[in-house]
Amino acid sequence: MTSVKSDFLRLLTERRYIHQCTDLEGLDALAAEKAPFAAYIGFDATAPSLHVGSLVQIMMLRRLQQAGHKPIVLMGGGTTRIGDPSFRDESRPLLDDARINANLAGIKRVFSKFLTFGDGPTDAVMVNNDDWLSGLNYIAFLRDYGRHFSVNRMLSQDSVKIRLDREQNLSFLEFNYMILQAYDFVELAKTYGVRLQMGGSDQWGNIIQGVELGRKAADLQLYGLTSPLITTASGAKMGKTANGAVWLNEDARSPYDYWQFWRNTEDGDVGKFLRLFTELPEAEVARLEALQGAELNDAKKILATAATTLAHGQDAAEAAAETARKTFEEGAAADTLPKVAVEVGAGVPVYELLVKAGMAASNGEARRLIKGNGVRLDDVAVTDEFAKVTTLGSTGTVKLSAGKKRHALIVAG
RNA sequence: GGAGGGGUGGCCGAGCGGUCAAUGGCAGCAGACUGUAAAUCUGCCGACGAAUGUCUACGUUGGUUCGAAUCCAACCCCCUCCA
Repeated sequence: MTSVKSDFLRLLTERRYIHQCTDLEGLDALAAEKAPFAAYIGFDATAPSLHVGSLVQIMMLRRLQQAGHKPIVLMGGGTTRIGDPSFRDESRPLLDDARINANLAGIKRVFSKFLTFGDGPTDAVMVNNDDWLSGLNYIAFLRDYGRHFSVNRMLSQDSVKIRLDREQNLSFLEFNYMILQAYDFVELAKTYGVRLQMGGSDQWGNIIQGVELGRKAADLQLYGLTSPLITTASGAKMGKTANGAVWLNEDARSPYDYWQFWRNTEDGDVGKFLRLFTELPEAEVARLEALQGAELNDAKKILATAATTLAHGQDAAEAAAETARKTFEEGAAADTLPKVAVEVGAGVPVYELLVKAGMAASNGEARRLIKGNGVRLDDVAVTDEFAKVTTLGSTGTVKLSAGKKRHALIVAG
């Protein structure tokens, strides 16, 4: 990768956001011009919130805006009704329209945290591809655009290879996904002057189809840029934890849990995550990344607070950091921990508390957890699986812990 | 339409009339060691119950049998070959 001239690509390169680009020099020249250009990333509405798996993409749009260009957020209201088969070994159940619309509403909220929306030349804009896809005329579409797609070519895409190799059914419906995504790109190029589509590396094939369609059908010079798939140092896909996916919406995962997710980053990922998910200066990242042993924990805290600030705001991030500090470093029961209100009465079995606190899925699981020596009340191990809490003591609260990391406060209720 | 193969717990994958809540692996949870890390080792891993136990589960619905994930029938879905 030769040296790039534009602020945008220099930033993305330095921060390791780039996996592949259709034409790095051409894009660099475009980005180096004074006038802002528009770029987009599409997000399908498969869940009520986006999770950290989409965070690289969100950050790329943010970086684009910081570099003085215009981010377009494409909501996949239309394409979600098809379902992207890329790198999936089987089709997903189709979502109904009500579900999709509810998901869209949830997903939209996160973008306001990362981007500035408005009417200005570099303000972000949100559009929905259902607006132009749902009204397409089939025959006209096939004649105008369908003729530019080669089935031979599409069948050779890596993204559908898994499905074909495993002899899993790939329906014609799903097969059309890449065509519609390509059409989206051209549509956005025509109406918003979009020149670049970004996305995860799994979107490369779909993006190229769009770039080529632009050239063949509309004589447009379009660009594609993908980010690397983010895995942890030990090889796992990023973003899965005990509590499931790491959602970006506050109502799906609390800022405290979100902070904890980043705090528990593996050693080998600290530098990578600081670059991708925070805006600390490169020199500071290099310093933090070089810390050794237990000192790396300081870097992880900085990472956690910085990343949480972006998603949930500074106040929430600092509150989360403080809750964690009290809980883990002082061993105190920070009163900002999740609370479980109970009627103590004649005594409540500890296993019931665990279930109420969401630390166990069933009474049986809760009791096993106790038997396995994993439960503590105010830091005293519970040894009897049928132990009961009979009093909340003078403070009126008892700290309930499942393992070393999961804590809740029991309060009268 | 014809012939054949297949659908098992979150995933992969054994089982092929009783001893099967179902081997094994992965994932997950907990313990030990540590640094709220990784790796490693150990335990747990359907629900309910204090418990002998009860209930729900092997695509769906029926049947055979004292007894079925295992046999039979019909149906649904997937795959391969032929048309």
